[in-house]
Amino acid sequence: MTLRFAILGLLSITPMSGYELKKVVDSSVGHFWSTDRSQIYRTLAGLVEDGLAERETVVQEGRPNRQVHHLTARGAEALDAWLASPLDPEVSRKPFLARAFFADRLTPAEVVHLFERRRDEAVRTLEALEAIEVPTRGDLELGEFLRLATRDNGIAHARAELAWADQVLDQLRVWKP
Amino acid sequence: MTLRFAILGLLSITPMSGYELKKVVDSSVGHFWSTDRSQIYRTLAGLVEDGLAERETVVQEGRPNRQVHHLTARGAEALDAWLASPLDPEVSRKPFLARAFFADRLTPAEVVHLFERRRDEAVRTLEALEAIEVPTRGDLELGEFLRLATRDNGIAHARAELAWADQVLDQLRVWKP
DNA sequence: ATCCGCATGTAAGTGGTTACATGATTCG
DNA sequence: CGAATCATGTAACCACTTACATGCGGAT
Repeated sequence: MTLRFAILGLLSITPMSGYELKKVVDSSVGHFWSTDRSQIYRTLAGLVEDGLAERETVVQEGRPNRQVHHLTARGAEALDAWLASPLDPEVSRKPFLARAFFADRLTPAEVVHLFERRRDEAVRTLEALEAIEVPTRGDLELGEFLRLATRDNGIAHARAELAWADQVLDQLRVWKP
Repeated sequence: MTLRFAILGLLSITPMSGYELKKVVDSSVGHFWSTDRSQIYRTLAGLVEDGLAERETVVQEGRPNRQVHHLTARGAEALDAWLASPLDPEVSRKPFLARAFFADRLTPAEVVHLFERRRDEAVRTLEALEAIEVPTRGDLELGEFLRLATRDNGIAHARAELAWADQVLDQLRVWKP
């Protein structure tokens, strides 16, 4: 469901082809939503079928034609309705915690190694987010501010994860039962 | 994939029926993994088919018989192999951030309301996690410590989300472009 | 020569959700 | 008397992933 609206949102900024959408998704909303080409093509087909988007073939020479999609009035309405709709409680699944939960079956050294790998992943995530270019703060448009805020959210959670992993590791290293 | 191993993990502690598993999943790993009965029954059938678990019918009077499942030796091996296997990078989808990203299409008041709802959700999540009964710290077994740590992880992220929402709200309320 | 980028899609499978079906017992 | 609990499952659907298929043009 969300991908549908993420695509509507991106098309509301600029009309695009599926191929371009894939790249824009990766670079703009990539840190909180991922997808692949086949899903984008399918979703675009659904949007056209439901009258929320229209496609226009842009003929090109030497390379395949582009199917450029743009929002219809109904598409923009659907997007706005979604933005204002109730928030359904998010149940996020965390595969790592499932491992941690049963990790006492491993040797203590393996448990430490497990959390070290988690720590490393958190560091990489943090670095990737901090590497994103951002406009200078202060005097932003609302849209820019909100987009920056989604990045800040990722950073906040990556830092929380890192601090948690470090704390667990500290306690594990002094372990003696 | 993870549900399969979460069930193996729980069965490694006590043999159980699907019905009991549903309740145990909700109360033990519920804060980082959710599922429903039909999925549990399907997964159990798969585990039996693959020789990782065995079922035994426990006849009862006045109520339906229980299909109690217990791990096989191969099931325990599969569980341990999974625990030690490489961590595949987690790509978590965050529907709320998708909304926030396009929320400048709303009125400023609606944007504030959106983040207020998010804030409230974070508070509820935090309260639910803090309400979980925990053994007194210090002098824990490794397993208890790790289970406690998964709860701490949830608390850390709920606090991060709350702090983030508060910070965004502070900035939105002083907004004047 | 070989790979990468451009550009489109189909097919098959997995993991998860929702709805349906059944039927006895116990609690308010 | 109705609702909740015990206990099992099937069927259909949705979101997402992985693999496959095609073909031109430009860079290494």
